[in-house]
Amino acid sequence: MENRVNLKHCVEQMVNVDGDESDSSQESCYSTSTRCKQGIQKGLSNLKRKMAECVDEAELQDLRLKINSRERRRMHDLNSALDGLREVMPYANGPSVRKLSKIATLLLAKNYILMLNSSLDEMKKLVSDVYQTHPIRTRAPPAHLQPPHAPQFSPSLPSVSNVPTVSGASHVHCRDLETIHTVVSKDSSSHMTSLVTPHERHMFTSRWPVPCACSNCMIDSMRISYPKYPPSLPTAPTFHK
DNA sequence: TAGGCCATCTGGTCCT
DNA sequence: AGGACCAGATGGCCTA
Repeated sequence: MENRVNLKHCVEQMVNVDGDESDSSQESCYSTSTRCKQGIQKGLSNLKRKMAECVDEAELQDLRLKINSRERRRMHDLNSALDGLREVMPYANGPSVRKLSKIATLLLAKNYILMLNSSLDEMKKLVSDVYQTHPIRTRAPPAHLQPPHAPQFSPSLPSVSNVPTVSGASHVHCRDLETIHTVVSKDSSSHMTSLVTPHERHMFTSRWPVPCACSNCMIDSMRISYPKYPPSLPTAPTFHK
C-alpha cells in the first residue's frame, strides 16, 4: 500500500498539475498510471473537483471512506451473486468442498448452459421422433394442455442430482472418479450402469459435442476462451476452503 | 518460495 | 452532483 499516502497531498498535486502543465510533481503520484495522466490532461474530473473542495482533512477522509465503503459493498454483492451461481452449478456443494474460483464458476456456468440447451434440443427431437414413429397411437396433447416449458426429464442430462459430490478433492476430474454411479433411467438402465463416470456417461449419451461440466473439461474450454489468461493455467482448477 | 486467488483502495469515466 | 462501474496497484493468504 505504498501509494496510499497522504490523500490530501495527492489531491493538491492534482490541482497543481491542472493549473500548470509544466509542473513535474505529477510524476510522484501518478507515474504508474497512464490512465491517470490522461485524465489529468483532460482537466479536473468530478472526483478531483469534489476532493479539492474538501479543504478539511477529516472531510476528505470521510469522503474517501464513503467511496471505499460503496465499492466494498458493490464487490460483496457481486460475490453474493457468484455464490448463488455456485449453488445451482452441477458441482460439489458440500461444506468440505472447496469453492470454485470466480473464473471457474463463470466458465462452468457457461458450459452448463450450453449443455442444458443441447439437452433441450435433443429432447425436442426425441419427442418429435416418437410422434412421427407412432402417429396414431401416441397423439400429442392439445396445445392448451402442453406445458409452457420443456419437459424436466432428460435421460442424458447430468443434472445437479446426477453429478456426484466429491468431498475433500482439490483436483477433480470426472474421469478420475472411482465411484460407480447408477443412472436412474428406466429406458436405458441396462447399459448406463456400466458407464462408471459422469464424463463417460456424458460422452456416451450426448448426440452432439456438448461440453462436459466436469472441472477438467471446463479448463479445456478456458484455454480456448482465454488464450492469454491466466498466463500459466493449471491443469485443474484450484479450490478454496 | 513462487504462483494463484482474493479483498481492498484508488482515481477515472459514464450514467441518471 | 452522486453513484455505479471499471481497471490498476498492492498486500495477504494458501497451496504445490
